[in-house]
Amino acid sequence: MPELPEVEIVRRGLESAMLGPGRAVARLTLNRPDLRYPFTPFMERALAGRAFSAFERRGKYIIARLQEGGALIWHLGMSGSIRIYKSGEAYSPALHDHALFTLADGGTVAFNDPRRFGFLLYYEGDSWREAEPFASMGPEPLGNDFNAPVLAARLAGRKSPIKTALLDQKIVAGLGNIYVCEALWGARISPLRAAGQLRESETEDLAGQIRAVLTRAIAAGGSSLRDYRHTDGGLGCFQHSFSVYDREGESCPACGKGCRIERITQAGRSTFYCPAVQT
DNA sequence: AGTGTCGCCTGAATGC
DNA sequence: TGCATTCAGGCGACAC
Repeated sequence: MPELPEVEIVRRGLESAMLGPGRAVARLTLNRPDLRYPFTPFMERALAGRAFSAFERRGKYIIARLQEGGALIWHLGMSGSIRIYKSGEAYSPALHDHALFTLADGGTVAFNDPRRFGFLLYYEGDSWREAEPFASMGPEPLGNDFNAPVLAARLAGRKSPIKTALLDQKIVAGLGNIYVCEALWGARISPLRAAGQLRESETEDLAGQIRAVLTRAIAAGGSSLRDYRHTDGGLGCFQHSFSVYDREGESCPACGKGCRIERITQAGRSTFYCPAVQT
């Protein structure tokens, strides 16, 4: 489910609920042995009594760093969501709540994931940095080390369609199906073009559109299609601003000529685009 | 090495 | 109404 903007919103929610005095983990409860991967052995013991020092994000991953070292690597998969019950607010168990953090202040943080494609792992020290996928992950699109020349260099020689290349987290981190479709539409580039064959001006435009769409989506609280929720249960709004995603058959916002948004399949995933303006 | 296909899971929407 | 099929925001194992 969640792509970079949604994960960023969740990260901020965790930061405001789990950081600070009195917010140490009183107990971690795991309601099953695994999600996509088995939970790290003895993770409950490793977390008990520990306090967080920072909540960072890398691509679609949340890195919850602990005081005195160590980090939780948290991924929401396709259907994961995190619900925060503040101190004094009663936790109400939901189907598919797999991991529960009970905080010293009485609050509860529940990790819910119906499809169980998400995961939660504990790494000692800074060892997660050398582990995959972080070791070979592409640049943060909203960071200082992402720009047109960097994008061009990473796409150089790639024969795969630009749509598929942008979904590759080794090229750019954090993009998923929604925001790739939206960014390509913004740059008026066909998803079918060979990734390594874009003109310099197109790469420039694309890098800018990637940053722009992600920034706007974060400002709108992310996109809520089915499972995604804010940590207070609220919905994102950016789904109302999609130009092409999930709009097959509708008219393209850039087309005065009554052209229609089409859906095609690339690498097994739906791509939405306007053949008239994306060339 | 780079690229495409498939499977992992549940649940919602659609088709018959 | 009920059952089968299809599809979904991600990722990685595998085959070529």
